[in-house]
Amino acid sequence: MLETRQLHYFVALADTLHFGRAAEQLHITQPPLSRQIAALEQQLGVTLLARNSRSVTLTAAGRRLHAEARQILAALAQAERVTRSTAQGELGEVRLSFTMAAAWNVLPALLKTWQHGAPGITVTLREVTPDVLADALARGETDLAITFPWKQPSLLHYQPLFAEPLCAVLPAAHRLAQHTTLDVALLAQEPFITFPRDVAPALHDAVFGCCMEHGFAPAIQLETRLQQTIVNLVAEGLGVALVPASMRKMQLAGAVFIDLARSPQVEQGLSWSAHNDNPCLPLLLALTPAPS
Amino acid sequence: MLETRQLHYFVALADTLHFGRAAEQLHITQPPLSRQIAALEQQLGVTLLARNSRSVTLTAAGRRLHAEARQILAALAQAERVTRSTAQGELGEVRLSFTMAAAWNVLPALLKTWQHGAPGITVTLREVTPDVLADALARGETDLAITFPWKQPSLLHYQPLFAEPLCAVLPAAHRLAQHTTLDVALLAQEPFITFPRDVAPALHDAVFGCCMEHGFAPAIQLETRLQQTIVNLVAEGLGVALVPASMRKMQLAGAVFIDLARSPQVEQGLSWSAHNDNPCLPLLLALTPAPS
DNA sequence: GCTGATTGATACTGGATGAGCATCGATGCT
DNA sequence: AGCATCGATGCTCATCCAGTATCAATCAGC
Repeated sequence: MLETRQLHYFVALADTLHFGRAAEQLHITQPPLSRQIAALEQQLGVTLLARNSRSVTLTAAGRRLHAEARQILAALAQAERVTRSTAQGELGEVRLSFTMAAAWNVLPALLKTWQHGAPGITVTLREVTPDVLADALARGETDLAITFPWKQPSLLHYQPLFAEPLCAVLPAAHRLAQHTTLDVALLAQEPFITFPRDVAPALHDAVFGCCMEHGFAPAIQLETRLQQTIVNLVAEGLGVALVPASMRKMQLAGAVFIDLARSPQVEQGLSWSAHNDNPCLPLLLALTPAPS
Repeated sequence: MLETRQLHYFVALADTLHFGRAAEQLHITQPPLSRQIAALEQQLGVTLLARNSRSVTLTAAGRRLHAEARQILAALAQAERVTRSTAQGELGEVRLSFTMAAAWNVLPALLKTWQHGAPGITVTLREVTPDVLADALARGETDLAITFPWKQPSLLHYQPLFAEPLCAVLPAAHRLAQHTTLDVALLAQEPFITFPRDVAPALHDAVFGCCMEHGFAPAIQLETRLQQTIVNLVAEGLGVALVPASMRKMQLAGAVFIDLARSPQVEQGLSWSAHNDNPCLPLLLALTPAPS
């Protein structure tokens, strides 16, 4: 098999067509160059250079090998660069999972920041339902996820991204739908639409904590996993809900979003597995701005 | 710079993910493989494999290098093949020069034969006037030319391709134009259109020899270099001419081609320079059929 | 819980490889 | 004829690489 050294030597010689100068350029003396070229020719069984004892010329085969060898040397240098870049996380792929709710909000800005700060990283997006995020991270099926903070310690790391208040969603025909600001206490008797706590404990606790602070425990009429579905059910008149403020962007006929007079902030952030060794993660996390 | 050996070893290891089996596959023992991989990692400053003391896994950088290395090894093997092929003439380029007259005749069949017998050779065609053929060959501006045989010995080699008789060209209005076969002697008093002898001595001698055998020396009215021009001038009524029979294919209104009762054969063939070291030449010449 | 097997890493040694030095042979120029 | 240039060759020495023997760590099974 052709050796890198042989290609180097041959390319230098083919470039200069002069054994002495090529050797000098390679920081070796002339005899080893002569010998390496001779060995290369013998190995290939091909005369690469016509030595006229006063001038050196490439044969047809020599010209062909010259072109091939230059490409291979360039590919070698590139392989080295690319491998180093990959190890440093500047080059690679990151799989980001998120629920559709997050797409309304911080995702576009986040992707722009990453694209600008780490152009070599390809981000693969995957929309999922919130219940599978933790498993996907733990099993290595995804590298990053946009989630609420984790309530119980685990092997999942978390870095805050942004925080937003809750807002109320009411059916358009609801008696409170005309308010511009709402006191949560007014919803004490309303049927609530929520979601199972294990889907997003932090958000669930924020919603219930908000109600408790206003002196009531919400009457849960329906439970579903997706915030979008909650809003849809509200629009159908099946109840009311407290959802993250960014859900406003849904613009759904039949549902009205109303600011709360006093609301807790609900935080979301990036989660990743402690076992994930994707070298792009530190770079992306460092690029990610802290919550405002 | 990355060494071929390192790439080989690394690819085998990345394929098997097992030092022992990879070493066996490489026909070496395990310790040198461990060392080479360690050296590669140190040289790159990158961890390519995660050794879990019970399993070996590629890191992100390792996967990247694996892909790059496989491509490079394939390119190395290809470079070797291609260089050998080029040296043996199976791969390469040949420049073929010819006068337009030859294109009427043997060129298509010749190119088909070559294409079939040596598909790796690219033939570059160049149409020229006959006077520059010898110089172009001698100066290495072209590799092959379709020419008449050379009258004087030179550094140009020659291999016959085909032979054909002469035929007469007369203006359509000429008194002899209705003949289907012509005795050259009948043209003794006609004004002849020919070409300078140095353009194609063999053809010139054939034309003049033909006349002399029939007892006359042609009266040269006009001289021009191209056979096509000769036929054009005949069509204009400026004289008569003897041209290679394949010129019939010109199909020019105003000119009539008539077989000769008794004609010499004029031969054409492939010429090339003795100094031309294009390794494709022997192959193409061997493929070229002898004249029928 | 201990023993044996497996797996990768390390110390050491011998053979191969490659670079430098000196020199030769051939060619071209003065 | 003499000198300079250029690539090839003989020789020596340092380096590199593969093989042998061995170790440390881990896992399986009794």
